[in-house]
Amino acid sequence: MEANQSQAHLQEHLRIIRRGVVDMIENRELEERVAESIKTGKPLRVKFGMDPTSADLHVGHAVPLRKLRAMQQLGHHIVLIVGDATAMVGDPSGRNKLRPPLSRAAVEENLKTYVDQAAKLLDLSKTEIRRNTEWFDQMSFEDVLKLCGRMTVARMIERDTFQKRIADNEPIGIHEFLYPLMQGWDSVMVRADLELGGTDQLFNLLRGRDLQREEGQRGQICFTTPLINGLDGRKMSKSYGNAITFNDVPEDMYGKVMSIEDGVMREWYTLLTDVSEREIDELLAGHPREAKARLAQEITTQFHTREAALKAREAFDRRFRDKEIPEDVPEVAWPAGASGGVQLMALLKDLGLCASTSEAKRLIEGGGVRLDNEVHKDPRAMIQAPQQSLLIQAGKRKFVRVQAPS
RNA sequence: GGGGAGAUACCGAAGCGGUCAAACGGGACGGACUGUAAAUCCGUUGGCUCUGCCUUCGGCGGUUCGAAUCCGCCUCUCCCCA
Repeated sequence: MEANQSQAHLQEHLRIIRRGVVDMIENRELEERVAESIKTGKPLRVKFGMDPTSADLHVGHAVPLRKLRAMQQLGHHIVLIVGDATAMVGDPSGRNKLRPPLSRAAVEENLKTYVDQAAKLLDLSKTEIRRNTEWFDQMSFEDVLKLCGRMTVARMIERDTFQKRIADNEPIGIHEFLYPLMQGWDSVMVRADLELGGTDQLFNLLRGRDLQREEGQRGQICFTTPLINGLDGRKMSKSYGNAITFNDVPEDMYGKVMSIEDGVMREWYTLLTDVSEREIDELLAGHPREAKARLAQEITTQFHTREAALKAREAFDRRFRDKEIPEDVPEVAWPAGASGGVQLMALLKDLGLCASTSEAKRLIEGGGVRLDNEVHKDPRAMIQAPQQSLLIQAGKRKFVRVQAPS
């Protein structure tokens, strides 16, 4: 009886851990160690590293973080490595350009916001947070050389990332070769049982496994989650401007999810929500718009509140489905002098709706500007200060209500 | 250390003395269609005191009436040889 129970328990653990996972090196070992952990009551040490190389986390980062939370809820121990040392090197994985080393100051800056953002998904009170400068700052040059001796150039440059750069005649910095070794060394230092990363991390994860073995430890189990594509289908990245970030306001977050391709819904449901497989099937069998709305709501709720997500949904429906004016149009003061008018294009720039007059001009000529719901196409039209107020719409998303000057 | 190739707008990539604010593709933005999906079509894509003017083609100088295009030096990258 008890044996059956723990067997069921094991299967449940494995199901949760494996959901959405791409690589699992090795599955057999996973089963063994999870079973062992359940039997002994000793939690597994699950390592995950985040490098503070930019200021904002996006939902792509949420995939592994959610996995960690799930494992945390199963009672396992999460070791979050804040890679302040590795961030200075910069992970070359998936990079087609040389990564210049980051300064310590820049890293510190990003670090501040990082942990706060991770806290939206992880229970930090149960998370062990370690900076890897803790050990890397202690290393002597000799230690570094010894570590370098653990890896050959041939093995390093057989990686796709480097092959591609070589083919494209892109530079590769020597320091970039150190990254996988550093990440691997982290595993040795925290005695990880498992390490999680994106699919682009497999090489780095496996270095940890190797190094641990060389150091007489059990090699960690390495598993990966998919990288999520951004809104335009390219890899999600803040620098592409195609990301949904943890800090997006509910309305943006909801709206951005609504604009993803139908084809990725299953993946997003699997990786970014807890909706069951069966329910996902049902949702996807129905109208795509409904399925997406639910998805948007699920995701928004995770980073904000249920109420905020509902409000976002209402606002979204009003604006885009019913094509009505949004509720919360910001009110601004008439920017020009009280007397006389302003050219429309200048007005848009003054109100901050466009970055430059030229941009405003283009937008106007392209038919993207409405005043009190009327399309205006003449950028030079003189606009007089309104008697009451004037509703300006620039593009699909930007609304502003200008108040009469007093 | 020697030899060769290259650096162009957000990205890729043409241009190789004037007609270049710079072809083309991608991306982005706007419009039509729609479910802020996909596909498709159209337009825009340096700035401004906007039918003209100003600043752009790695940096600094030079030649020329005139340079992204020619010359010199510098910086960076790649390749080959040692």
